[in-house]
Amino acid sequence: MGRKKVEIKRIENKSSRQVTFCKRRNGLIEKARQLSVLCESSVAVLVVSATGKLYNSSSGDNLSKIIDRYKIQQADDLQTLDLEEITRNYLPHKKLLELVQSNLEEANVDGVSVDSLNSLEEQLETALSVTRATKTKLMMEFLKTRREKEKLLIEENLVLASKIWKQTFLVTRDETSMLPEYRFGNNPPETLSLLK
Amino acid sequence: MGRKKVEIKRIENKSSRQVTFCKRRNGLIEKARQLSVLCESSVAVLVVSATGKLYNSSSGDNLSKIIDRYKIQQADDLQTLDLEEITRNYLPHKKLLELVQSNLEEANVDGVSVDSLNSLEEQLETALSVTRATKTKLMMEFLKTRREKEKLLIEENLVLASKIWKQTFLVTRDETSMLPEYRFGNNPPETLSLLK
DNA sequence: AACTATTTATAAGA
DNA sequence: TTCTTATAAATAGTT
Repeated sequence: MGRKKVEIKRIENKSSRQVTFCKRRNGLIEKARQLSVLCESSVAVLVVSATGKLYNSSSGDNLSKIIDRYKIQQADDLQTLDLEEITRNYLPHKKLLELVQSNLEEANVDGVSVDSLNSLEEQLETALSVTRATKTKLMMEFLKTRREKEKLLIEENLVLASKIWKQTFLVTRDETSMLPEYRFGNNPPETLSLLK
Repeated sequence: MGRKKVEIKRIENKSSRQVTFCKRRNGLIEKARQLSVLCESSVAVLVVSATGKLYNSSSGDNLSKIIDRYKIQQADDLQTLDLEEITRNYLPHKKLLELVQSNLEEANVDGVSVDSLNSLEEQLETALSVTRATKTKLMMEFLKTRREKEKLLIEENLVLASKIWKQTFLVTRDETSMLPEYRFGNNPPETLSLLK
């Protein structure tokens, strides 16, 4: 929609690419706003330029809330994936139970020896052990992804904490006092003549 | 761009709102794709319908990466906010240091009593305590936001874990075996006749 | 889900 | 950058 039809491929000329980026970015954000208003929905747009600069807009709900909604879907997807994994693992499990069942029936029909019952008991214990281990493995795999995300958050947290640490540092010019105070429950005395 | 000009306000007719939602949502996502390709940028669009259903698209980088870029900005903004807070708190701090300084000079000029030095020492200790407490408070406030986010993640995690717990449960039909196995390092035996 | 009359977005030029 | 304008593209209402 302009003087000429443009192919949708990278604009080679740098300055016209910049101009188009600005125009279309604004256009996109306006379209997002309109969609949100016309259809009472929440719309978020995030644009990262080639130079890494971020432009974002949100209408309806705020951006954080919309991103949270996205995270919930991610979690749901994860759960679905895991259900599939469980289903795949269910077939061998079923076979295992059938085998145990047939062994038990055999045991009931015959006059059976104590030895064969001991053997069955042993096999059942091993089967239980495998069941438990598989279950644990499934859960661990499921939790791994989430844990990695948490880990990222915590690492981010630590980096940020260290930054503010350094800043506080420069303000107070007191290096050694930092560590012992990084905890709750250290309240200052109620009165202080110097602060009057 | 249609048979009639439409005002940008909520479409009252439910079915035409639904149709417009679908059309414009697709249009928006296509526009996002074009911007991404034309200007080699990354664009994410998140749309939450009135019924809470999420539609998302991303071009250039994947959505998670774009959201991470957003989080980095958020962190930077938080840090900027905190710097301002520190700057605000710096003025009284400066005054405090000046007062301490003048007290020290006074002490050097006079023949001074042990009592006045004791008093100064006490005041300095109190000042140090306040400095530490303020520092701690600042850090705690800064970390609070991040911690709340982590808490949400962890809660989500627990809910999901309990769901899969129940699912695993139904597959194995073994309620009591769950708890002792919820840990690492329990490997199954290498051989198991029943699995052959 | 298509069609098409119009409106809207925007490419190129100033 | 900003404005102008010819034209392409999107879409509102219709079938």
